[in-house]
Amino acid sequence: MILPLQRRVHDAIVDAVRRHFGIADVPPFAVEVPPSRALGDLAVAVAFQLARTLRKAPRAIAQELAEAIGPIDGVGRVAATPNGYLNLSLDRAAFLSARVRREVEEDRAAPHEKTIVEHTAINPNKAAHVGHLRNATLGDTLVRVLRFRRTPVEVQNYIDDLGVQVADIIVGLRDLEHRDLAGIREIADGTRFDYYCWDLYSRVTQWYDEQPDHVEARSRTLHALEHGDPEVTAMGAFVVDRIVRTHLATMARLNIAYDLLTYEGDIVRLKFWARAFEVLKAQGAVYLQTAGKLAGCWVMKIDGGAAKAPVDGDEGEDEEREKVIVRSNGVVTYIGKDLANQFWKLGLLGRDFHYRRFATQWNGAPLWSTTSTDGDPGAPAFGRAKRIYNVIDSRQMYLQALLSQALRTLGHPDEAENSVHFSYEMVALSHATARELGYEIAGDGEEAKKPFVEVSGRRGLGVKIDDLLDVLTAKATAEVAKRNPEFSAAECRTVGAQIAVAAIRYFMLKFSRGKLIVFDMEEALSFEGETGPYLQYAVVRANNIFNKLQEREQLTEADVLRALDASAPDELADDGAHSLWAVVFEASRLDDIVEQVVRGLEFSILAKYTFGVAQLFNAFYHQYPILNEDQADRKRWRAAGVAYVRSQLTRALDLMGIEVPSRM
RNA sequence: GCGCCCGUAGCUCAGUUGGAUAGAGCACCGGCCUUCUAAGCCGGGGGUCGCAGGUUCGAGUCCUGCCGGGCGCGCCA
Repeated sequence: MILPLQRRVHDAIVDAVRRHFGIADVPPFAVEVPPSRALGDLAVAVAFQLARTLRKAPRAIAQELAEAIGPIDGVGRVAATPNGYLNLSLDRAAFLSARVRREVEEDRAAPHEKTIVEHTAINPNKAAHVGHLRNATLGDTLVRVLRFRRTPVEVQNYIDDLGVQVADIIVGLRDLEHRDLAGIREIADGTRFDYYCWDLYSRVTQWYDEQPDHVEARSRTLHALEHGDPEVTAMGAFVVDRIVRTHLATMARLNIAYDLLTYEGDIVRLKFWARAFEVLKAQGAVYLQTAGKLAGCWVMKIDGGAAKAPVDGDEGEDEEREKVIVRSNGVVTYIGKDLANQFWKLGLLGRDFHYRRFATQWNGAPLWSTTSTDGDPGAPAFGRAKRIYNVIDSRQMYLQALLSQALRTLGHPDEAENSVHFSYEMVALSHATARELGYEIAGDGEEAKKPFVEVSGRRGLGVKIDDLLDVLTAKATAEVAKRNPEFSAAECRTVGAQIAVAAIRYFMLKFSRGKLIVFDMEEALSFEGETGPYLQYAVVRANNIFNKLQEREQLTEADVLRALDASAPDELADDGAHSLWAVVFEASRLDDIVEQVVRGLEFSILAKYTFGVAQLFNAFYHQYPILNEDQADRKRWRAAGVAYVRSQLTRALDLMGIEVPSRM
């Protein structure tokens, strides 16, 4: 998106090029921000592009354009630089006073099509860890950013309640702990159940390793689960429900909410797969393989790109590359069920779930769940989206590519185009942090040579989100208590928790999504420098200025803004790197940044941008007093600038799911 | 073997659809609290942007080929 102002600048320059040089097709150019305010507020490098066709030096072209451009509303001065840039300075007083009063026309060219974001999707068999944290933070931030642009978003959390991982827990509870449903309930009521299952899961894995035939218990249990065996189903449903609720509680601590839980069990029970299978067969997207290793399986051809595993030795030339969708024993694979889910999301399946209210969330919003029977007739409409984002780490790229391929094969190229795999790299652990968790890695093994240690739920190796939040909260709470002796213990905890969330969410967002995060406890515990608490601190300071203005002079923000008109804003003429104008102008770029973020699905841009504004503000804050400024007009304009900057920072933090504490 | 990702300061990372002297945090060194909160501010050192070609007025950014690291390629999910 181009801001209205930038659009005006762009159009005026296009017009000048056409008129002055007689060029009909002006090459595309960007209205950018020069590296320092002293150079100007906006810059255009179009003269370089025109140099070749016009056979003229960029400097001369810029010079002529600067003169040919008529007055542009909101722009004060247009100047050509010796090297050929066209630099523009804004009418700063008008700019700030319009923005601080929120009188700027909004031009967020947001698509208003219904959009589904699916994220979190943690296997409901153990506590959530830092790997899940990255997924949920990215997903939730995407939701917030889309909603900021007024895109209607439905947030879904997929629950795989029929998978082997759930079967493993049932095996543990039944075969290792010898519990029936009542016994399981006893454990769940008397422990932190997600933590209990975390340990049990790795014990079960060990138990499988002890004797090969132990694994049969898993297949038997999975089979029973899929075919609705009453006892196993009841156990599974209980375990899943309890674990899902612990996950939701963890996510609530992080200010993350959902609209709908989609249960794989309902996809199966409501025969979504059977329906999707009919369509796939009818269109020839899947077919029954009759020969070779995959004889008896229903398979899908894999387009170029996807490859088979390397074949050792000299056998097996390039066979037809196929993905099994239905096994020879008639059981559908995970991808089959996911296909049905994606079809439903896009409204292509011709079937719907029933829905029931699952919970009321921390933000007061209802959370709905799919169900197979007894739906609530008052449930809102779910699914039928124009666009879907699946937040899944990059290891699932092949499967996501297959989903798109299936949609294309079935004659839905637009839907394939609008099904986005929001891909990101995984989270691993630093050796130091793995050691702290009690993992000794042999000094000469393969694992020791790697630069990181992979998180493994199966081995019980990982940092649990709640543990991380607890440590961060304790640290922050202690610091708040030290700095604010007048605070009650409860206030300290509230602010401590807000700081902890800021630290961890910012930490998850500051890396670009293609970067593997080697999670290190010590690094994540920092509250200084480029961290969430640094951002909060800047806003708290800004807010405090207005608290003090109110206390000492009975001045509100509204009073400051009202008095703005008459005064002479020489304060804004300061081109210093840390001047009022520098921070105000930077703060004004938020909408533009949000557009960049959505275009590239890259939240580190938002994180770094917000940090940059906070840095500018802190420097300004240090250099220019407000309460103690004697000159009335300076004081007013500075206060107005602070009012704007704090509101922009607050909005930016909200996009990242970070709250602003009352004090810190 | 094929596909995707990563390689920028001692460490961890940014670098806006190619644009002005390559930035930040941490770490290190030196300053700043009787003045709106020092979770802060100011200053300093520190770079063959993995390597080699190419495109371009201009390349950390685009193309090709290498090198190094990671992930994926299952009748698991």
